[in-house]
Amino acid sequence: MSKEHKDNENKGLLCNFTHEKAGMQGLDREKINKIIHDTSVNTEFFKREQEHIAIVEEKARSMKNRISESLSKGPDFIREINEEIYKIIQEIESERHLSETWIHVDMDMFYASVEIRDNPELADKPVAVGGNSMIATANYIARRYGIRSAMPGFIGKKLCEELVFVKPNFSKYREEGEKIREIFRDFDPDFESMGLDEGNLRVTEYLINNEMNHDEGRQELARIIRQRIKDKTQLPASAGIACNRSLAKIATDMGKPNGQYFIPFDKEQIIEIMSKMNVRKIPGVGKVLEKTLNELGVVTCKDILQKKYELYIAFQAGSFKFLASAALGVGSCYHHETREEQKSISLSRTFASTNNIEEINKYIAEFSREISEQLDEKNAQIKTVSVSLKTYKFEPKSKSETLGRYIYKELDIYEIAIKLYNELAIKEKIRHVGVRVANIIYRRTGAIDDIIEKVSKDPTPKQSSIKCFSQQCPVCNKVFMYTEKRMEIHLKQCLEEQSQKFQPKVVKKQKNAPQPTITLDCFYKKK
DNA sequence: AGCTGAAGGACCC
DNA sequence: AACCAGGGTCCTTCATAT
Repeated sequence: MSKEHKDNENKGLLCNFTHEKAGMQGLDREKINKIIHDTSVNTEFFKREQEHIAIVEEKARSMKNRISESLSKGPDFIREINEEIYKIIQEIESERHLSETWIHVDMDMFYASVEIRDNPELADKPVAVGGNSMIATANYIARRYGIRSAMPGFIGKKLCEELVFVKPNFSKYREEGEKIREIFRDFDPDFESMGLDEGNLRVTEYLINNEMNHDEGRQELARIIRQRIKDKTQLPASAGIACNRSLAKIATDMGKPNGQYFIPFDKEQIIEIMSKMNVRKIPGVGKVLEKTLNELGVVTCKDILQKKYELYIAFQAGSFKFLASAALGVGSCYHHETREEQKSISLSRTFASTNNIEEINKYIAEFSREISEQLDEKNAQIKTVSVSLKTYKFEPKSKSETLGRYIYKELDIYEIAIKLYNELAIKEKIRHVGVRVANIIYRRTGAIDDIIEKVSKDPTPKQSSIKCFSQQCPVCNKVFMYTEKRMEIHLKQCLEEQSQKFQPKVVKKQKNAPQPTITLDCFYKKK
């Protein structure tokens, strides 16, 4: 494929919406790509995307250089590398197991299915769950127009005038999701999932116990699970059956919609199926890795094996092994160490670009309250707080701080968050702000605090209780959006800094040197 | 040396 | 007329020292 043609297909966006996702075969890609391109081309998003693409391309170029360099090192060197690769392939093969059975179950266009079930009038219309800014899921009718999840709503509307938007109703999806998980638990209590609407089940024991541990039984079980889901929720599910986790997930995609796919438990057939597979179908290959691989001439899994030398040179050992394993259809087939507790909590919001501090401050205060409430429910505390933003140019920025102590109170979180926000000192307008807490421990010390707080807590404190206002520091003259307490801290620090400045330069640390402190009064006198 | 923390990314749904 | 989410996890790279 010529370079020109490729550019034409990508139309300047890293995320190729018309990539053959389920339900997207045989549509007019040319036309769809043009519409997407034309409605994107003048946006900041597009500009940013261009830069991003340039970076990825540059990375790919340097990989290519490394490859040709290595190729010029002579046959001995190349032979050595090939031996190393051979060893890795052997190692991968030794990890191939064909006697475990995984069934991956995934709901078809989950959110949209729920909405259509509850409002059958939508059934024969193109439906998108989401809003003008983002589509979470589209039904199969909408997909005929090239509309799909993670596409902005306004582009969806351009692609299909009659597209019906439905506001997402997450609590409902969570409820339905819980029903599905209940079913999963019957077949594999330790099932894994990466979202509300899917589960990856290791069903080997179930099959053995029910005397159905053979190809027919495996497929029958998938049918049974899907039927159970259908009976309980009236929602369609697809499934994939294979000998390991990631193969089962890939199989589900081939079974969609409302179907299932069985990948034979046979090395040759697995490799045969995988060889035609586009690398993007590999779980863990996203748009960036896909683009990078494409630049290196790798589009399908077959290409991975054919270009194993190049990839071995270009990537780190771990990434190489990951790619080679995927291409060979080898994957882990036992459960990961059980997933522990949640590791972070975050809230964020996107809005029309602004530099209104008060508005941003309101979000930060609100997020702090909400996070604090969640910590309360979990009886947990956290040690690190981070604030993230996106400038109007979609440039992400973040600042975080790990404290020497654990906190959980709204005000404590807020004060750190707002401090971090101020330290970021972004002058441009911003379009997004978020607060995240991490380093969570699931217990709480300082119980007395809690008791006092619980007793005196207003039962309906929906408004943030934090009072912040702009105030100017008399020392540095900067204006801050602070609480009174926070302002005191700043003033103290600011004065300390001033003290340092008035100090003669200390070359060596003097022991017990009297620390000349400056008070506010003193500061004015010197002025 | 290996850890930790900070910042930035990739990826998943 | 303008317009590209929000909730997570995990990984890599770099800093850093009386």
